[in-house]
Amino acid sequence: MSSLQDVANSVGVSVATVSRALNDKPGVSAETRKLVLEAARALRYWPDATARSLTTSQTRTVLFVIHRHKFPPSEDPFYPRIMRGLEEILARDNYNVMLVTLSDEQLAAGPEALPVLQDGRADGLVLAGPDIPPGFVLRAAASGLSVMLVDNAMRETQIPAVVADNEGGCRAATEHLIEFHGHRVIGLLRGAEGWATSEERTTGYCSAINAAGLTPRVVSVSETTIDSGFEAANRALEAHPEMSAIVAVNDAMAIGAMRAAGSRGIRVPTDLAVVGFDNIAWAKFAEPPLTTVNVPTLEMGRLAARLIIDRIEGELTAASRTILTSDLVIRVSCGCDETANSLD
Amino acid sequence: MSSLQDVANSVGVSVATVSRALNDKPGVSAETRKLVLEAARALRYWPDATARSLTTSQTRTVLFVIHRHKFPPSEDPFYPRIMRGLEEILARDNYNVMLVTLSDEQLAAGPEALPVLQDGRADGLVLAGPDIPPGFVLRAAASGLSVMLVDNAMRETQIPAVVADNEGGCRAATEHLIEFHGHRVIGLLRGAEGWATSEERTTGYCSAINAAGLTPRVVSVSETTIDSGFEAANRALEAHPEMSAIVAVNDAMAIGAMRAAGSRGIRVPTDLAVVGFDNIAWAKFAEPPLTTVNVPTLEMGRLAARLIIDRIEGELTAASRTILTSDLVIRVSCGCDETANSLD
DNA sequence: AATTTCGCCGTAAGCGGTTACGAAGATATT
DNA sequence: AATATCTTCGTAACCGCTTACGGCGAAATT
Repeated sequence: MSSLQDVANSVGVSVATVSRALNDKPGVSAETRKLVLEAARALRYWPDATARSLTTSQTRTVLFVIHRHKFPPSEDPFYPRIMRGLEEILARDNYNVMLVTLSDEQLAAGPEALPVLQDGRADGLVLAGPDIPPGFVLRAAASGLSVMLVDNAMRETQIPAVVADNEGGCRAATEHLIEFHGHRVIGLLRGAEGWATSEERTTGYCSAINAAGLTPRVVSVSETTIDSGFEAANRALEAHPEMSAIVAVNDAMAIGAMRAAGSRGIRVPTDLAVVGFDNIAWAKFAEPPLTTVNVPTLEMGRLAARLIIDRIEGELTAASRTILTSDLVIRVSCGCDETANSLD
Repeated sequence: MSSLQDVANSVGVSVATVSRALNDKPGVSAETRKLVLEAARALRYWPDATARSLTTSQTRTVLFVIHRHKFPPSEDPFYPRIMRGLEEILARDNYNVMLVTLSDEQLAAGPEALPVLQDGRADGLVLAGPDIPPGFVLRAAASGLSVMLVDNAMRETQIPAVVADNEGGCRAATEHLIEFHGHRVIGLLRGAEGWATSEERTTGYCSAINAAGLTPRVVSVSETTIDSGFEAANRALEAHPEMSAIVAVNDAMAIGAMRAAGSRGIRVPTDLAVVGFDNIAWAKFAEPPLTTVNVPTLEMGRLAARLIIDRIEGELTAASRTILTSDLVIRVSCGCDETANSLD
């Protein structure tokens, strides 16, 4: 409503003085500073973000960019949680976050075709999820904006990223099955090749299996849904009837695997242990509650926020890849002695 | 990168002409318009959003405002889906959406204390969820921004809103139990008084019960979680052992009710029918799959987008309350003859 | 007492657009 | 042929803020 000019008039000084006083810049006496502060408060003055941006050429907003189909309609609030963590920390430093969801065509066309990435609306970009094409990332980074990757490795590049420890998490889960429960034939249900997350989790599984001197039993499917988990588990159990445990690269597939076991009269966890990955919200409500690897989504968002702020403000220029540890959440489905009807 | 001036220099005309040409304003010949367009494309010119906002005093961004604890950490992507629908439509019209999550204290303090609502960063506000205090809404609307409510009725005011048909949905669910399945003793598990959504759903339940000449059996609890559904169902089943069906005001409570039934040796749906509300993502993965009332979250967001654009652009000034129909999603838990192991 | 120093503050330019106004040339009117 | 009208375009003001620069009076220095 009221502008710098109004405050200046009210106090009887120039706009320059008011600006200095409000921004704690030197060159204004303690007395006039007090008067300005009072007048600003009395007039309910708020500096106009647009005008300020125009002169300072920084907008204090960052874009949260994600594939359109990966935002909620993926049935799970994985990315929304990341965004929430992001917003939480950004807000502390008076930054704002915009949601930008992109279609396949837009991702293919690249950042140059997107007004919102070109019109100076933002200081930085947080690119979330493995669906962002490498070319998109590179060209976005070349455009002058600060960029950060979340849940997207791009190992070969210099773009800073924060990811979950997919390899370590899956290794830990597999080791738990081997060392704590003594399983010897453990299957892995994995997704399509080329999906980095799936690759990394597979690596973790294999490293645990090999370290124990066991044989990897891997079934690949093109998707990672409940249905494909159902199918993959059926294939695995038919090929290796002696299989006593299954690791799935995500919770949806793990739930599908448990359904498959049920339909074959195989009891979980008595006859078959199952562990998933992601700790999606309804993993703990599954029948039986699913042992899984937790991915600290909120923390990923928070960390990304800190890192991109540092980059925007030029305090951090070195590239970095931050790996957050993913820890095992032990529930009934892997054979631990909790009751299937527990409520937590 | 390049500015209006650069394009003007390149063509040999003034910035005014370039601006006119680019914005399809009259007063520029077809020939120069073509030259300008070519130069702009060659120079990769994009109008600076900040500078444009400063003169036009419209930012083409709307704020999606929500209680911090209601964004994903509520275990379910209800609001993220609304936001996604919102973004989808806004993006079509070159609007952007910012996420603003607010703490209890911020909601209590009101919009005046929030820089992001005061510094001219946005043209409009979409206030989502029933946790926004009426005073906050009113003062926000008085501040000159266009505001829209989503999933928040505020019947008594003139603020436009889009909500789900809570009453009709719950009435339909109850009627289904009465008319299709012939239940005569039907309990309702509801949340705390004062929560409008819960009230409306209760009203729908009562109207169906009364129309059929039955007696309402209502149990209130302060929260609407799985745990409180567990507790409420136990109370209901103890008070009325002859109860053959339960309606819960949301899916979490319905799942809790099914757990309670299980723990008392009551089989669902054979001995007890259960229906929920919201159609949260894992309702269909519950044991047994839960009959529930679907809330069209994506559509709510899309509609809110259309309406707030119209208001921002002054094409729509009348207040309105849009009620989206919530339709019944019939699954096993209410006694229909589908197999508990179906995968869809 | 004249000069330097310094703190405080105003003037004005500039950020990158939009747009009212007026000028000039081309075309139409009488 | 002189005037009126229209089209096309440039000049300049403005949006609200930040900041380099310079001015001025008071305090410090000689």
